[in-house]
Amino acid sequence: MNYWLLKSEPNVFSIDDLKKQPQKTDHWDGVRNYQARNFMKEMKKGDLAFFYHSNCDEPGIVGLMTVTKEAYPDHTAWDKKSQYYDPKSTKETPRWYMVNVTYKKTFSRNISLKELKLKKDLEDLPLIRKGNRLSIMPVSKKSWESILSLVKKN
DNA sequence: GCCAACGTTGGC
DNA sequence: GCCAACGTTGGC
Repeated sequence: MNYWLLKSEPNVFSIDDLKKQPQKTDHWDGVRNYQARNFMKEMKKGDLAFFYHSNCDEPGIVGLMTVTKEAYPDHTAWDKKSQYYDPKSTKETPRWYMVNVTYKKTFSRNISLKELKLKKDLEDLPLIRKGNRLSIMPVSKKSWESILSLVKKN
């Protein structure tokens, strides 16, 4: 099993929005970055992911979700009315993909970016590196467990 | 709103 | 293939 971190702007799609979906499940669409897409293609059913709120008052990790469907073509790329429309992605050769994720839990508190940056054993987490803009990234087992231990504090 | 750090585009 | 111009992300 592998671990991931997925970013979303809460005013666009928050962890509460995911929780409200039927079966608490939704597709993670709109990824338009090759590196992020390639990571998404590596995701396996049953993998766990942190839900990260970005571009908001308190950026940070707010909860957990499970990957419930592996990468399949992102249909929003074919929708001319979508902000994610990409004429270069065709049904024959899809350029962009999405996965399905299912809500698992909301942490008792927000693990803020500030706090993650202070933690000393997360060097391998791309999120805390300066200038990082990856919206989907792998999390090592060591970092995953370290972050989970933070949740239990307070 | 600012702006650093990227990623992408397109002329050459 | 280089690289300047441009667009986007996302913390602050």
